[in-house]
Amino acid sequence: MGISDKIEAFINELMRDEADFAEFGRNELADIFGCVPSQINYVISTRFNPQKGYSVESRRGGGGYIRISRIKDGRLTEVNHIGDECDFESAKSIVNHLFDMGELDRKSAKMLLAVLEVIDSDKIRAKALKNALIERM
Amino acid sequence: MGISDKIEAFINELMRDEADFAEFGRNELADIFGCVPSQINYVISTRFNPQKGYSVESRRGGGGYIRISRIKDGRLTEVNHIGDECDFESAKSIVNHLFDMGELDRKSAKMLLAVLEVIDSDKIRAKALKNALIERM
DNA sequence: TAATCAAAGGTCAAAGATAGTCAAAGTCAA
DNA sequence: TTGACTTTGACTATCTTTGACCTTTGATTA
Repeated sequence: MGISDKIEAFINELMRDEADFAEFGRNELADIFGCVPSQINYVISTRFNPQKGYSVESRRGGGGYIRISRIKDGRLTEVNHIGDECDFESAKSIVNHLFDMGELDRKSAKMLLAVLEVIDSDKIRAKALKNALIERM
Repeated sequence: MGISDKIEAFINELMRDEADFAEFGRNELADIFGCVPSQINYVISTRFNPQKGYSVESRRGGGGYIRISRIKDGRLTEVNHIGDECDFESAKSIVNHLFDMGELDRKSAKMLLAVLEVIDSDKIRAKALKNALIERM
């Protein structure tokens, strides 16, 4: 098992302890595993990316940190249902559903719909919606 | 959590106690947190600036003080500045600005950008952005 | 009253502390 | 041997902490 795998496991461990999110210092973690700090970025970008259902926030400077959290399930499921094309009506029902599930607040939902409405290509709309829902909200 | 974050939290606490404003002496606060006085200025300028919706008054000399209060502003002229076409970079700076002004929360801003990013026409993007901003209230 | 002094707060830039990026080098299985 | 995946490290970007020096204000003194 490579070191990246160990780091991945460690983060997953943290994640379990703290209920769906993990927070740590990049250098701190690198120290624990005796690797260069940028390896942490490698692990994050290959194992905890949005495509895999994670979102990442971070801050530099004193007291800096990296926080990884799991994107809620409902949201992911919805996203997977969006095909390569998506007309406005479908988009509407997806957004509405997410709103009903409490995944989106009223303002966000309205805003999202307002944008999706003017997009004139089903392909772009599908891409836009996916991006909005995945690429961290 | 860095010391600036703690100071920020402390001020927010005061703010809550005293209903939307906080007043204190700079040195006094610096003493409480064992930091140099100018760090208080740092916290104020990064966390309680006008863009984030706060106004700050102060006075020097004996009996000096710093008073931070929440401002209830929010006039939005941005929408009018969006022309018929809008490339992604421009959209980005508009959205970022709105975020800084506290007109959009972080999630909404991110979501909006995620959508605007995949739109491949500057015209549609302009329309989309306007629509979103008008619709958002 | 004018000059002076002490007590605040303000500015700014350097130093310190983190995290991010990117590409080269290494590893390993097919 | 090749190609995908990993490991490294030099360089960059961003945020925080600190301190020296500056300005304003109110009180005291000459």
